[in-house]
Amino acid sequence: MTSTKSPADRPDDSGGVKPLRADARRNRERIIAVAEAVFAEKGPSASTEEVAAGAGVAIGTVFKHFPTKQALLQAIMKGLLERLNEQLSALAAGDRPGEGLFTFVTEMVDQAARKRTVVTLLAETGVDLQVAGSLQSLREGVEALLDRARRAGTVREDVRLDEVLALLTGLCHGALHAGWDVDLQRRTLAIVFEGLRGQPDAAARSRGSIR
Amino acid sequence: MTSTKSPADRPDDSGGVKPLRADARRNRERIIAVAEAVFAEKGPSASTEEVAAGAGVAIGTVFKHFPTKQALLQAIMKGLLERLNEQLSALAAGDRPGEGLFTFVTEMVDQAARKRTVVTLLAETGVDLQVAGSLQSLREGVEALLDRARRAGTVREDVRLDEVLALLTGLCHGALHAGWDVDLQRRTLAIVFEGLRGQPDAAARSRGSIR
DNA sequence: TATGATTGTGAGTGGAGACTCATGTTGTCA
DNA sequence: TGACAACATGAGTCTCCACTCACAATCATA
Repeated sequence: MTSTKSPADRPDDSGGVKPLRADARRNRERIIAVAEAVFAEKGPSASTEEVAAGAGVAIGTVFKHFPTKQALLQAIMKGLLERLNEQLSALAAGDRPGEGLFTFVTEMVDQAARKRTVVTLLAETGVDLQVAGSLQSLREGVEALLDRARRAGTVREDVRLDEVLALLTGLCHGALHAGWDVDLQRRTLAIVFEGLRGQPDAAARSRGSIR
Repeated sequence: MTSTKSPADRPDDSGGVKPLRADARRNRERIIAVAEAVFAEKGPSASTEEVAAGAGVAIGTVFKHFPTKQALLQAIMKGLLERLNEQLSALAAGDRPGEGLFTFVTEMVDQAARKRTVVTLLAETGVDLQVAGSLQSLREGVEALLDRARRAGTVREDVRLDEVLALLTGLCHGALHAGWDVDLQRRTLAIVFEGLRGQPDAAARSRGSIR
């Protein structure tokens, strides 16, 4: 807790590190943008050289900005998670809160079917502290949507958060690996949503009906 | 169970190729067994050397039996698919046909959570002609179970085969990558099964006059 | 503009892993 | 039991890829 309070200690608002030179900043952004596209298409096994080539820089430049391939992947994850969190907030504040959860799941599965990154995000890449915070936010965002959905009666009251997250990850993985088309996505999700909704008369199905 | 008359007349019992020398047959079986365990634990990225070491043979021996790592993987897939198909037949012939589909899905998801091979089988490894036949059988087996389940009223009538297969792959992937424990598996599957069932008043209860 | 610090460059290094092949070993059958 | 084909061996080749570093280019500041 022994921290100085001098304003000179916080040179910037971007997180506590030195400001980048103009060209460096430009390259960094270019690399992230290209990497996002490349990894989205080919998955995390795509080579760093391909990213460098796409960004029009030498491979050394990529490693100057991101000391490790893993670091690059996590930078992308972070951006992706932030965007997802914004989406969640918007849905939570929307005018149809009961449907927000379904909308979000639908959207994520659709993205997963097209971008490997989304799925990677949820499982394959190691999660370190950089990403952990955003992931926690995502969890909380889904929880908020779930709460609203339960309160609105769109989702059964006994559905738990970890079940929803499990379904979300499973559906995303399935959509990606098996290459579901939009129609199949829609129909499959409809079944799952039906399960989440349960019958209109919620009281009847409280417990005991499993198996 | 078609028995041949002369042992000398059957050059092989494995599908139409040359008979193996005793030691070769022994090694081949050993390799498959070890590979199954290794790939189940570490996924298809485990090295061929590890398999060789586990089987107590040199790496050249592995490549003598399976010219390619891919070939080895597919040999395993084939065995796995055959076992799954047997399981399907048993369930289809069982005394609770309506529940057979649910039992099968539950079983597969449980295996997926413990063995990477099952999931690989469904997506990651390339499928060639060797495996394609068994995969088709699997598909048909699930279809048979689905038919029975629909007829028994355990599954809604408008549920299609590709939807069930999509759910199956998604759940398996999810269970593997996110490492669901048995409890979470059960609860998550319960939601999906609920979705497959639809409203209970629609069909089952062994009462007539279903709308 | 001059100067130094920051950044970019890309051939090079090291390691991992699939696959080969010349040589040694073993099962099988006459 | 001898002889040979079938089989096993494992060091070596080849390719790919993450990551490094000595040096060159470029930006920011006086």
